[in-house]
Amino acid sequence: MRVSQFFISTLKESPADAEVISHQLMLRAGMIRRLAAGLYTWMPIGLRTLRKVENIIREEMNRSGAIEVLMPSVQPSELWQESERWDQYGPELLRMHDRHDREYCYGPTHEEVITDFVRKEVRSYKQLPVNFYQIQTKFRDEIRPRFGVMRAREFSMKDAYSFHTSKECLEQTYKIMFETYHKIFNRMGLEFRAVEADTGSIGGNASHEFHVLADSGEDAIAFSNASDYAANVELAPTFKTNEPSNDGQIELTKIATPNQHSIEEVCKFLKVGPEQIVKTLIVKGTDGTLVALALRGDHELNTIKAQKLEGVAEPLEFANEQEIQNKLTCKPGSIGPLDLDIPVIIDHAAATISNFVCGANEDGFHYLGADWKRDCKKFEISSSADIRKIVEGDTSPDGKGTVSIKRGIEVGHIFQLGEKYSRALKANVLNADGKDQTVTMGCYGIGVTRVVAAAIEQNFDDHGIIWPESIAPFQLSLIPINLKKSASVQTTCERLYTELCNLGIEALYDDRDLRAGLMFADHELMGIPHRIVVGDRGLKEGQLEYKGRANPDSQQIPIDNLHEFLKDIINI
RNA sequence: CGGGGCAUAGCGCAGUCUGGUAGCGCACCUGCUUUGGGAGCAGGGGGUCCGAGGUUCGAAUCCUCGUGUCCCGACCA
Repeated sequence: MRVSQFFISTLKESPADAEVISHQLMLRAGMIRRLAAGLYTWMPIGLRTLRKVENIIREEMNRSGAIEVLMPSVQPSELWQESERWDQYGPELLRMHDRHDREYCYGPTHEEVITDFVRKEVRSYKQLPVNFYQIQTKFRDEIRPRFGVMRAREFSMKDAYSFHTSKECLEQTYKIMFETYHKIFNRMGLEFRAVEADTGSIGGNASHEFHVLADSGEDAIAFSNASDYAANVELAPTFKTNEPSNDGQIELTKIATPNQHSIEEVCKFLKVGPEQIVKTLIVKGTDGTLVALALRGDHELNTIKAQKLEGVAEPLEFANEQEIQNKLTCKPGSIGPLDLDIPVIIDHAAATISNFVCGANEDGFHYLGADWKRDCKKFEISSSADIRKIVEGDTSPDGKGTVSIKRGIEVGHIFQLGEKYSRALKANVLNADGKDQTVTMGCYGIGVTRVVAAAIEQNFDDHGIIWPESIAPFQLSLIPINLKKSASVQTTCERLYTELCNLGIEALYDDRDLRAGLMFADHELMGIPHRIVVGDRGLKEGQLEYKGRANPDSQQIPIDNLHEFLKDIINI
């Protein structure tokens, strides 16, 4: 492509509201422009990368045996009424009316439509299993769209839905998708992890999220340094480690701690570490009761785990100061698990410490030297629970190695759905016995536009984007120095450009006749992996200059060796 | 949803407090010089100062009501 016949539009400064690096660089490199909140135009350079991502996904999906379809983005409300999601989905679902006042929504996902399609088209178990997919625009009316295309309202997604007559068959396809996703993200050159995910109310243990690892990720991932284990921090379980030591050597003492409320303040005041403190959080229980949750001072409550406990309200809600004062003998800041008049749930880790500090249930007082067995009447070691977030250095939940925590960007999610939609929409087939049978479903998504942003979050430097080869908008930049002044530069570039095209290399030939620095800056910002510079200086010696985007050093290449040289570094 | 900030040229911003000719840098156009890492000089184009009311001789500036946009927000015992 000649730049003069293309459209590139780079910015020196990034717009003030772009806070993450991928958003800034996508704007500066001229990949996207914002139209309105969460709505973006893909410009030519950006679209080339988006198409490459799509094509990798499409090729691998096809190879896995999935079959491409394309469903409407606008969907009738009736289907959503049938699945009961019309009422459940809430304001994230963009709803609209047509001229006859019929209700529609702009599809945030396509389970209803595909299930409707299958119930109409698939009659027999002999047609199963089948896995349909599409690459299509979705709309989710996010409360707070941000980070550019990372969390936009309109976005492109690859969604696949598989149909089966048995759980075993579903598991088989699930496994194939699991492997296919590995192939897809590996081909894109991304560092990622398959992460065990929440299966919600549907049950089963079969759901994985695929996360690209990047510091700006919104999710924290806990993974083992010794195995493939990886899970969202929200879900990674923690276990009872050892029995509480019951030395009881230190006497229980009540000590005045005036105006010391937070863990930090109490630590400083009493000169103890936060791991020697038991903090007590008061949350709402069922039927308007209160429940106390006891944790080590340096641990954080995991709300998802806590709200699943019996007697705790779901969703989890903290008691406010008024409610605490009505039921307890003190204000927040001095609450402790000993002698509390409400149910106390103790975290595994908190239950194994002794001689700890905790609130004395009297304003401005804490206990020193507390011991569970001796001082807490309600304490039973067997009753401790898993209510904290896993932390770096914990034993891996699979027992192998210890836990590290990194941030990740969720780019894919695979899920064994079961019969949730097929039952609601009555998607049945005749089985071998000639009887109606509800089909079992799996679904598999990849956020196509988000992948582009995630790839940038993982691959950039001070000069701009550094695209992995397979998703770069162009493979190679051809940069002339003094194009219009030097006849030999011009004829050489024209010849090289033709040759590169004939070799099937996607070259971006910068024939704008700009200053060298401008062109270098533009092409580096756009992240093009390879660069050939043609100037009089080198041509006199029969040399071209080559530089790889990720490599700081350039090298001279004899012009006659260019083909051989490129064959080694680019997959032609 | 609650709280806060912002809204002036395509982008980044000043001007608003204290009302009186709408500015700067980048980008864009013209000319000359320059030409291996975001050039220099000269000239030029481009504005619904978010919108609607109000106060005033006069409003980007003050007041009221909207709209848009961005950020923050339950770990506190």
